[in-house]
Amino acid sequence: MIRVLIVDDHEVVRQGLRFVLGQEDGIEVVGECADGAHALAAIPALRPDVVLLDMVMPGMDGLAVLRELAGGPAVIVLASFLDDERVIEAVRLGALSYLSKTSAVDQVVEAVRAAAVGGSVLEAGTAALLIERVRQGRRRNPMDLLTPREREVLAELARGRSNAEIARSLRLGRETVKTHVSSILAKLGLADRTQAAIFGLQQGLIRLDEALDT
Amino acid sequence: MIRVLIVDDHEVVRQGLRFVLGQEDGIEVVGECADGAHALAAIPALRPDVVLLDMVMPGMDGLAVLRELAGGPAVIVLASFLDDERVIEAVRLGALSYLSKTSAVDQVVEAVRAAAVGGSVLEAGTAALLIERVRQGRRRNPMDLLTPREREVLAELARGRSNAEIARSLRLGRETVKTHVSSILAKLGLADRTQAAIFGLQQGLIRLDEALDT
DNA sequence: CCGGTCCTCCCCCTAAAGGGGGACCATCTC
DNA sequence: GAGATGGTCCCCCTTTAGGGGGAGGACCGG
Repeated sequence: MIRVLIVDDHEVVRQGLRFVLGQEDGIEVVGECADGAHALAAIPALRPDVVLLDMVMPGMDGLAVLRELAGGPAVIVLASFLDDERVIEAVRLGALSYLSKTSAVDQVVEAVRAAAVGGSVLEAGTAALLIERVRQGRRRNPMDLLTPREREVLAELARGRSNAEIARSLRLGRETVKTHVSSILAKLGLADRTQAAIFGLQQGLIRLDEALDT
Repeated sequence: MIRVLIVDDHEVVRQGLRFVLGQEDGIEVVGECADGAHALAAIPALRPDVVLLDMVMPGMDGLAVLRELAGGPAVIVLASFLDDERVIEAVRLGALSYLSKTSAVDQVVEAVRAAAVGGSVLEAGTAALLIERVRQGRRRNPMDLLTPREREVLAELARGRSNAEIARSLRLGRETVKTHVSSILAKLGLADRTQAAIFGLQQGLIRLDEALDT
């Protein structure tokens, strides 16, 4: 029996997956969770072989869970759409398959069976994306150029904050913030903080709808 | 029997809804469609009493379908998240209920039964949003405060352009651009051009993925 | 015709932002 | 132990942004 855990904040989706997988021989849904934190807490007890993991969830999102799960059960990532950066990142973090929610149910079942033995199933779109990346070789994504601290500052920029506000928020001198901002602009080849903010939003450091808050 | 049509591009979601509704007495799922165009084509033949309609779909989206459906079957809108503007618009276009996909399945069933007799079911979050709107009366959305020219400038800001670039792009003196930027900030209550850029992106003046281009 | 709004441009002024250095101190690596 | 990297902060300097005025012309509706 392949033990499967479903992690998704949409109850309808959970029901759908449970229904579909429940009809398959050799697959048993051992639990479902509505968010990442609960999933991490439940995994030791449930001992799933395969985790079906939604990327976008309130609180702890899929990538964060994936990071914690390193070396644990096989993970299949579910997402509503093909988010270029996240696909790469998810695969890099050890996800075996990346399915969009528009996938046929057959593909979900197939992915689960494959994941149980360490295999991958990729849709055409996802595969094309990965191949593109590999073909471009180490054309690393620009974010890799930034240090962790710089990424934090960039996220603050993406919220629309000034240097002084960032300094307060990160407990820094404003000169330090200026230093970080300058190197961010230099490394990314951007002209000013506004472009940096847009870039940060494009990279998903901050969701567009949560920028400008507070 | 309440005849229900499911319209959603995610097969897993369709399966989930079909499964859940299929277990209910007096409810019959008469069909499912993966996009809006197919739904409109299928409705005359299927004669559903209630349409469960996803908001975000490739091609024709939920709002467009809703517009065409005016006066037809009762419509319940499904969305992955609470999109303030769309909730209002959907309700304005005649949607009876607006459910987020995180809703409990009970609520979906309840909404279907209510819709069949012309009733509404609103989640707490959605209800609060609508009440807020009504309470504020005609509290127009902030964009209405801007003149057409100012909206053009705001769009340029959202692309990440400097005053000098905007001046060239719109054939203006850079002093004029400064004037416009200043009144944009004043009218919208924003601190600087970066916040204005983010606001413009949030308002959809420019798609996030086309900002920074060129 | 007159008040209003919009668009355009100008001046002065202050406060940010950004570039270019340099410096100190950790940590990690070779 | 020398070197590299990352984080923190400081200086000086120029450019940009943004606030606060003013002002002329176009256009519109009373």
